[in-house]
Amino acid sequence: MRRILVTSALPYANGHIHIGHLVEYIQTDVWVRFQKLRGRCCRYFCADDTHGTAIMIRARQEGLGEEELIARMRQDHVADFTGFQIEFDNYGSTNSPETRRYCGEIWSSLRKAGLVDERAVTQLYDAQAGTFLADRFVKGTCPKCGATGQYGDNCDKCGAHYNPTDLIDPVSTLSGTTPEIRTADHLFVNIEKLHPFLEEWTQRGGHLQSEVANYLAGHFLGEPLHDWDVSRPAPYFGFEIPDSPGNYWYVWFDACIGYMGSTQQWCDRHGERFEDWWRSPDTEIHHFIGKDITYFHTLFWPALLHVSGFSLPEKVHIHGFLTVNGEKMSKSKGTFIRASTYLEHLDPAYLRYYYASKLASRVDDIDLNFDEFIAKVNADMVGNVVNLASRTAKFAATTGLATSYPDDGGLFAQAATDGQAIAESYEAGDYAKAIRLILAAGDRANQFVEQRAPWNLRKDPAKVDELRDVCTIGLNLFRQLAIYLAPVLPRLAQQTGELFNDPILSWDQSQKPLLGKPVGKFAHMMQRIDPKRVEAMVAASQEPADVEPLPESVPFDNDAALLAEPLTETISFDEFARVDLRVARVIAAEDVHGAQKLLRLTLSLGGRNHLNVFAGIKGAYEPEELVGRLVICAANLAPRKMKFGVSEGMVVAAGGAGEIFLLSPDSGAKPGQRVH
RNA sequence: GGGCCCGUAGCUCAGCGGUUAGAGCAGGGGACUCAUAAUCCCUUGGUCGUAGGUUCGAUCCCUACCGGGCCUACCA
Repeated sequence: MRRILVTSALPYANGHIHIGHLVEYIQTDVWVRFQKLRGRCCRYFCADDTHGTAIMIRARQEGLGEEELIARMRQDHVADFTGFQIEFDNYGSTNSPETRRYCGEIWSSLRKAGLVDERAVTQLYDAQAGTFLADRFVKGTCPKCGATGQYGDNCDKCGAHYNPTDLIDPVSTLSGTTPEIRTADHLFVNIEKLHPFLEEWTQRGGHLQSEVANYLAGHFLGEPLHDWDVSRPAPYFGFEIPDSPGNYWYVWFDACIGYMGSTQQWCDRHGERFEDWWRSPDTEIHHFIGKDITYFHTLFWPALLHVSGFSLPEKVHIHGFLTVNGEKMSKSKGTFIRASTYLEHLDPAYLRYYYASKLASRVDDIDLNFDEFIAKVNADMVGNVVNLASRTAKFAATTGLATSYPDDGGLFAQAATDGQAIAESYEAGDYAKAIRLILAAGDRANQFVEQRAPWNLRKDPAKVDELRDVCTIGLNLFRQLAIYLAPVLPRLAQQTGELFNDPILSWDQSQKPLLGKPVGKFAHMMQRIDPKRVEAMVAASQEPADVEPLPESVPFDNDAALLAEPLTETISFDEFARVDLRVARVIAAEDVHGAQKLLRLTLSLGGRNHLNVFAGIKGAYEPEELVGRLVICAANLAPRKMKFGVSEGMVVAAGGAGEIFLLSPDSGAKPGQRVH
């Protein structure tokens, strides 16, 4: 009996599930449901990834214990998955005795194999927070280019890489204090010793998509693999390493092992043997992951499994990222949509279908374009597939299905044959192709109904048999589609089962027509998407419930000024470029007698190029304090004749009545330079 | 700097060493009225990123370039 063990990457307990995560869980769930529908012995395991510094910090911020934090987040995660009809056989946690047990087992294998080295690592340490600082918790000045506010590993500005200990003026983002440099012993896995094995495993046997294999060959395997630092000194939320007190396994060490912990929990509940799933040649292991964690799942994880004598993955299925309307998800644009927010507004079937229609077995990113999302679901699912039942079920309610299958010109047989290609596409992860084939069958079925026009047949009592036959065909063709779509749309399959009082449990049901059954009362199986619901969902996402606390060094500003004077309409770059802003030096300033708000300024653009400008800044600035300073002026304004003379430009300032702040360039700017 | 992937109709994508390169959506015209303004028929639309090369023949293979995306473990 072929057994299949499937996993999705473990979501981190530091955040909520969003529509980007769902690409993976939907992709995996479809595959698992497909396997189960085909009669395979397939089990789907996942868990929360709960360890690490980020969890410690967050727990501290929220005034919770780590255990409490992860317990809460787990509840939310499970609720989100349930809402999207993602059906795990077990959903565990890395913070479980089962996971700890397998960490220990694998660890001792690594020790026995002589792959563990120990050496000192120097890191920044936050004495106030009492913790070593990961790169992203340190900010400072780039040692190469002097840019400020850079993280501990590399510089945004010049791209330099460095150690956090090289940062100039480092500051801990946890406490705002200056970290000290401390040294601690870390444990390393000498993965280079497994280089030949990894070369072989990644490049042969079809375990990886070809582009991934190429990527690894070109990127990591062409030279010695670096040791993997798998320990963190206390305090750390995780498992203490049994033979190295005071040190904890790094979160990425136990993350993948969480797959095993979850499996063990399921085994315990069902009286199964763990060995049958992780140490048996009869079991295929399939991991579904995002491309961001390729490294861990295609090099370290196989290495750990190999050393410990566990089965290696048959295949690691790697997908790309989600973009929304062609861009990265954005909180300010409302496209960073949480699973729970989606569920408040829309049917999960829409997203399951849309993702399925986009997914192929490639690492490409997929885009959720809302216009396309609405059009696709409405046209394909409601207009094509569900419509088939909608337009025939009513006529068949009195007659039921015929007792022998009528001549349909080979439509049912063709769709039954197509089932092979559809199944192969699902199996290969090319859901987009499966969907194309299914929709093509739906098109043929709609054409058939159109030609035989049951709405005309029912007008003639003599044609009641023909009417029943046409509906029998139409409904059976629909049912085939529902079976093929069952992995993607479990609820549609269930509703279809109820319509005919014959539950859909197996792929094989698509190969034989259903006959002689009564047809239940038809109820809409899927509502069209109202674009307003999508808008509402985006609007609801625009105010992020997940407010990221800003580092203490950056003050929080309220939006009073923006509200007082809202943004004006968008302009093109060309329109902006028409305004010629220049650096200018104030070389003379005087009060304008008789004017309430005006000062008269003489601006120099360098050389003998002077502008005479009347500026409405009287009261905010004394004339004498302006002389000599640099300002920004709009230099190509048409001269304007005023009561007191001609003004040849404007000085740029922020604020309004009562508060005026002139803009000035940073030191070094020269009069006459254009502001771009 | 290096690597991987991609560039086919307005949009999303199939395809592929060999007749005249396809589908869905969008656009245009018509039909129907059973169905959730669904469905059906007809139709507009592409120098298959550019330039070379291999070949009897290239959208497909090779090379370079251009454009886009992603990755880059103290960089190779």
